[in-house]
Amino acid sequence: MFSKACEYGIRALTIIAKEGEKGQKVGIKDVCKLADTPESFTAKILQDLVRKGILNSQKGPSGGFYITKDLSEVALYDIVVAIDGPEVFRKCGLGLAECNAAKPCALHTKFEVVRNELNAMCQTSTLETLVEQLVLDIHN
Amino acid sequence: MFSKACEYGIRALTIIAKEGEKGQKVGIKDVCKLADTPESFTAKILQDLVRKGILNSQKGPSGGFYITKDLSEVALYDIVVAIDGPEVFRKCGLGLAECNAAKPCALHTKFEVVRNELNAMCQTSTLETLVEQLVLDIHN
DNA sequence: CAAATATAAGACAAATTTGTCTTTAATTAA
DNA sequence: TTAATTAAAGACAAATTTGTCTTATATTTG
Ligand code: FES
Ligand code: FES
Repeated sequence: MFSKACEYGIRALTIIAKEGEKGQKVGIKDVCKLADTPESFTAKILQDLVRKGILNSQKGPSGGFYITKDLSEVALYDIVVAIDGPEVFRKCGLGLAECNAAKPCALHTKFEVVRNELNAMCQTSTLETLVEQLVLDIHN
Repeated sequence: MFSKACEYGIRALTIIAKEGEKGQKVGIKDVCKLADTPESFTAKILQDLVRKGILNSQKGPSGGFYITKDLSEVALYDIVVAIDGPEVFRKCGLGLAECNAAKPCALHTKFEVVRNELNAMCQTSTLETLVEQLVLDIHN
């Protein structure tokens, strides 16, 4: 569904968002410890997301990663597109060059339903809702 | 969503099923021409599916691939599991070691909806319905 | 300013997926 | 029975994804 890079990115961002609510920047080591993701690989992903404006970083002592945007404004959709690109939301389920109703594959009608659900999940989830879920889960 | 191998396998099987309804075995070259898949790679995938009992093959002149099962009995689900394994129907959307409601990831509730739709699509699609769609599409 | 700390960047490496090619084995038909 | 045909098997290769490591750069704090 999502690439490993995307899974790690989402988990790392959720951790950064959660810690950020306490007003703290989070160093890459802490992020990866809490998100349980490989450190160097995750660092590379986060650097890319910084370049793309999804989150911010600061070098030096007491530096780390943090998010200035309103968490409710960062949709999961944006994160996925930033890391994996928009293809997952558009491409044909059977790998045809393009997905369109004019020249559909044998699975098109049913696949569109699945893809629409995926899209809805990503549009309606934000860093805010993800952090909420994390916190809820911990309290169970 | 599915691997390339899986996409090719589904498309090849659909072609073989469709041609098979005319009572014909289909050689690997024709399969790949009609399905627009790479020949050697597709051959390998089909050989694996033969070993797993999804379809049949015959060597020698006038040989090729064919399906003895009732097309309505071959669910897309079985094909996907044969090629990609059952993980896609079970695994956590954020890549946690296991997906369960007891220790859910931040996306669990919403992701289950998507995965259930995917599952439903694969359970309710069969080689019969796929061939039907192909034929319908051609006649439009 | 100097030393310590933390991200940035990019080369490098491993693993997996995707794809090709050659040789072998089976089957058919003349 | 022989030649032609076709799938089977497996070695090999390319591309992509995943992951590590080293060096550079920026920032803070004393
Ligand atoms: S054409 Fe295949 S999903 Fe639309
Ligand atoms: S735990 Fe992540 S989807 Fe269920």
